[in-house]
Amino acid sequence: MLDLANYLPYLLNRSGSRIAASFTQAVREHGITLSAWRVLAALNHADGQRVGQLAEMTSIEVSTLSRLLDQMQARGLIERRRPDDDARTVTAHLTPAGRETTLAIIPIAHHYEKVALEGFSAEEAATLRLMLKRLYDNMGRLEEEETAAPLR
Amino acid sequence: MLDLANYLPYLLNRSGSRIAASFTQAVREHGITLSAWRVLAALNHADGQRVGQLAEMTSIEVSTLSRLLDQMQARGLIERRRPDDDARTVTAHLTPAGRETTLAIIPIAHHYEKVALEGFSAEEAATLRLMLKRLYDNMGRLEEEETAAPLR
DNA sequence: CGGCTTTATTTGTAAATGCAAATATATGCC
DNA sequence: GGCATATATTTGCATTTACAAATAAAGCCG
Repeated sequence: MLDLANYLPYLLNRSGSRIAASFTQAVREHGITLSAWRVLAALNHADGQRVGQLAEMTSIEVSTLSRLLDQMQARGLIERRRPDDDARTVTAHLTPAGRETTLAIIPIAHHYEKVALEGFSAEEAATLRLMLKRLYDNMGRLEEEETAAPLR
Repeated sequence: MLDLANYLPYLLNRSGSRIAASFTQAVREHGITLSAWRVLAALNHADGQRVGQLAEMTSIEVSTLSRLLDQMQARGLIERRRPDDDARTVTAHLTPAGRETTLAIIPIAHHYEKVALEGFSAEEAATLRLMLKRLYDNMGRLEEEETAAPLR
């Protein structure tokens, strides 16, 4: 039997979906989608990441990301560069406009995090963050095993 | 500034994405997508839910769900019924084949939950579940406010 | 009862997504 | 150096998704 009400992937998905939905609506008027925000946030954290790294950071599939970058580039939010040391790779960089948009959205981002954590003590919030990181690491180890042992 | 490495929506999304990705691959050979599994799990939890309820349960948008139900019905996993008491509504029900498929997948579901929680004590896991529920409730209250005060 | 508003689901349509194939460059080995 | 293999990104294409509009049935109130 499966106790759905306590099934972790279910709990994770539904809370993530609700935050995503509210945030998506909130940034809509800025003409930004949730995916685009993830890219902005990732580049704000570390500018000049390669497409593959960025895909990893944002949990966006590389081919989807490649096309999203096309749009963001067309809108002047980011630009692509081809590093000298490895011409296979492409790095993405925030433009001034991209940086400006990011800064405009950060307060909204903080707001939703605050709402999500309403009623949480600082310790509880810290515990939750740590647990989510552990969970992520656990699944990461699994992925490695799975790619190491190809499926047939 | 935004400290992405500790930004809750980011942590939530990335762990959810990893579980989703691994699980998706695992059930692929059963010819089931993650979304379809969510429907099966929701109906296994409570059969005969209306489309709207099911959308809420699965975090799948109603129109998307409507089409997903078409497919699942075509594949014989579920069937739709129109209740006597309210002919606007449609309820979804697992067929025997749907139930069978669900039972076949449940062990896989348990497996990934176990992997995700590796290294967690029972108390820690319980704490995490509770926190995710609180988070979900917090966002739910926000949604109510937002729909109560329509955005222009 | 008959119209008016609300609720529930489906359908139209454009955009986003994901897998697989194509392309381009780099690295290793003889 | 030249060829085979590996890595990084983009593109082709079919499917999924989401918003808005359409449809259908209730519920309400005169």
